[in-house]
Amino acid sequence: MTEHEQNTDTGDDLPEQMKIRREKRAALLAEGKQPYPLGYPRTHSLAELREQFAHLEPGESSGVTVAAAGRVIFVRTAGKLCFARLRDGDGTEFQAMLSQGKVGAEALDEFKRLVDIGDHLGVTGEVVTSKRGELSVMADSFAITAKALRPLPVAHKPLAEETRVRQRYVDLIVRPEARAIARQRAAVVRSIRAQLDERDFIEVETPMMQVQAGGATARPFVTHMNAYDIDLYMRIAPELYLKRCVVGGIDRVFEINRNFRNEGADSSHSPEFAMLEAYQAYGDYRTIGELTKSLIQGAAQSVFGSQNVELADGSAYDLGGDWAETTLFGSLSEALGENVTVATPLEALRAYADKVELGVDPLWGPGKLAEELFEHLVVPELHAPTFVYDYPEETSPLTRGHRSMPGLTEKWDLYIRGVETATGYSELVDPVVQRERLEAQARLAAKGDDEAMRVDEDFLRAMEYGMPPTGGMGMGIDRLLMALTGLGIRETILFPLVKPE
RNA sequence: GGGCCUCUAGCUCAAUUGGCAGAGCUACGGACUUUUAAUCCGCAGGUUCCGGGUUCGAGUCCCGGGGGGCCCA
Repeated sequence: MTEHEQNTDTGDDLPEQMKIRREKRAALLAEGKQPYPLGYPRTHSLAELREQFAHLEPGESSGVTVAAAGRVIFVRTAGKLCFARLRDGDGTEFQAMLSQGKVGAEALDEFKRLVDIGDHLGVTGEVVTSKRGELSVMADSFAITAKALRPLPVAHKPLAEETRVRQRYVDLIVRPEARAIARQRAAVVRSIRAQLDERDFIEVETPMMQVQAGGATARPFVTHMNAYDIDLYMRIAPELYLKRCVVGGIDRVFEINRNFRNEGADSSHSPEFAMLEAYQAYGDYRTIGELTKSLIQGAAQSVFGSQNVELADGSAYDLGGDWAETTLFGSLSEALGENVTVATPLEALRAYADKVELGVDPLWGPGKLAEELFEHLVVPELHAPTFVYDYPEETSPLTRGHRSMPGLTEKWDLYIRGVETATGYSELVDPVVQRERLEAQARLAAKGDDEAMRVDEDFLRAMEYGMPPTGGMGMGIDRLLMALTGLGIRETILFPLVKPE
C-alpha cells in the first residue's frame, strides 16, 4: 500500500479500522463540524483540575463549570451514560462523563458514533466525582479537537521494540516510561548547563560541517557543498574549535551538540550522538576530572533526587562519594598476570593477544594494542564508576605528555557500568609537538587508517598564537543518560537512526 | 564482516508431519445512567516481509533479497 493511497479519502484498500475513522472524519464535515478545529477554549489543564478539585468527595458536585481537553485514551459506554478518560501531554489523566440527561440524546449518539480512542477531545461542564470517586467533568458539551485516523495499539500489550523506535510518537502516547525518559533527558542536560553556567563556563556553538573533520580518531560522514563545489565533513568532535576559543580568551568554554561518526550502530553506539565538551584554562586532567564527577553527581541529585540512582531493571547504582581510580597499564598487568608497561614491545603484546584470543589489526602499534587488550580484559569488570588514568601517547595525539612518566599522557577515561562515558585530558598546547603528532597521524592515514587524524593547518596556526595550560573533557550525553537510567541507547535517543522500512 | 534467532489481522501472539490461516484485545452492530483491561449477545477483519523454486497442495521445505534482535570478531 502506498502513502498516496493512504491519503485518499475513499481509501478502499485501507484496513477496516482506518477506513472507518476516515468515514467519521467525513461525517463530521458533512454535519458542519470541524475534525481539526483551531483550538478549544480551555479554562484549566488537566493537572490544574486535579490539583484544584482534589478535595471532592465521591459523588460530590463542585458547582464549578470548566473547559478541558486531552487525548481520549479510554472509552466506556453504558447506555445513556458514557465515560472517556482524557490524557494531557504531561501524562495527567482526567475523566469526562457524558450523560443523556445533560447533553441530550442527539449529542450522546454523536459521541458514540464519532469519538474514538486516540482522538483529541474538549469537554465543558461541571467538575464532579463519580460514584467510585473518580474526578470528572460532567459534560454540557463536547467537541473533537483532532480526529485520529489511526487506532492506537492495545494499551496493555507492550509494543514490539522495533515499533517503539520507528514510531516513537506512538511509544510516547502509550508508554509512560517513554515520556519519562524524554523529560529526564531534558532535565539532565538542563542541570549540566546550569552547573557549568554557575562555574562561569561560556556555551558556544562551533561548526558541524567542516572542511576537515578533526578532534577524534573516527571515520567521518562526507557531504557536498554545491556553491563551493567542495566536500564537507560532518564533525566527529568539536575539540579543535573549542581549543581555538580558549586561544582566543574564552577561558572556560563548553558545547553540547551532536557528533557524527560513520561507524557501526549497536546497543551502545549511535552514528549521531550528543556530546558535551568543556575546556578550562589553567586546569589540568585532575581538575577537569573533579568537574566531570561533580556534573554527573549534580545531575543525578537534581533529576533523580539521589546520587544512588535506580536503574531500569530495578537495581540501585551508586554514583555518590569518591570514585575508583586505576591506570591502564596497572589494571592490564593485573588482568594478564604479567607486567606490562608503555615500553612493552609490540611482539610481546601480540603474544598476549594471541593467548586471550584477541584479533589484532596489523596496523596497530603497541599503544593501540595495549588499549585493545585493556578493553577486552579489564573494561567488562569495571562496574562501579572508575577513572582510568595514563594512556599511551601513541593513541592520544591531542594530549599533553605525562609530567613524570615518559610515553604516557595525562588522560583519563571514565567508565560507568563498563561503558566509556567520558574522557579528560591535560591538553597538549605546544604547537611544535602538536604538529609532529598530527603529521604522524597523517602518515597513518596515508597507510590506510581511515580513522586517523589529518593535519589541520588553521588549528596549528591558532596554537602558535599560544594556548594557556588547559584541562579538557568530553562526555557522551546519551551514555550519561544510559548510566543514570540503565536504559539502552535506543531508549535514551528519541529518534535513533533506523534503516528505512 | 561471521553465526544464530525472528517477520502471520489495527496491536500482541498461535498454527502439530507440508493438508480449510486462528485466538485475545481492538474494530463493527445490539443491550446497559457510574465504567476503570466492565459484562452479555452478534459479526467482520489476511499480499503470512519481498521474489523465485520443489510439490496435487507451502505460513511451514529449498534458493535469493530486505527489515529487526542477540552473540562473536
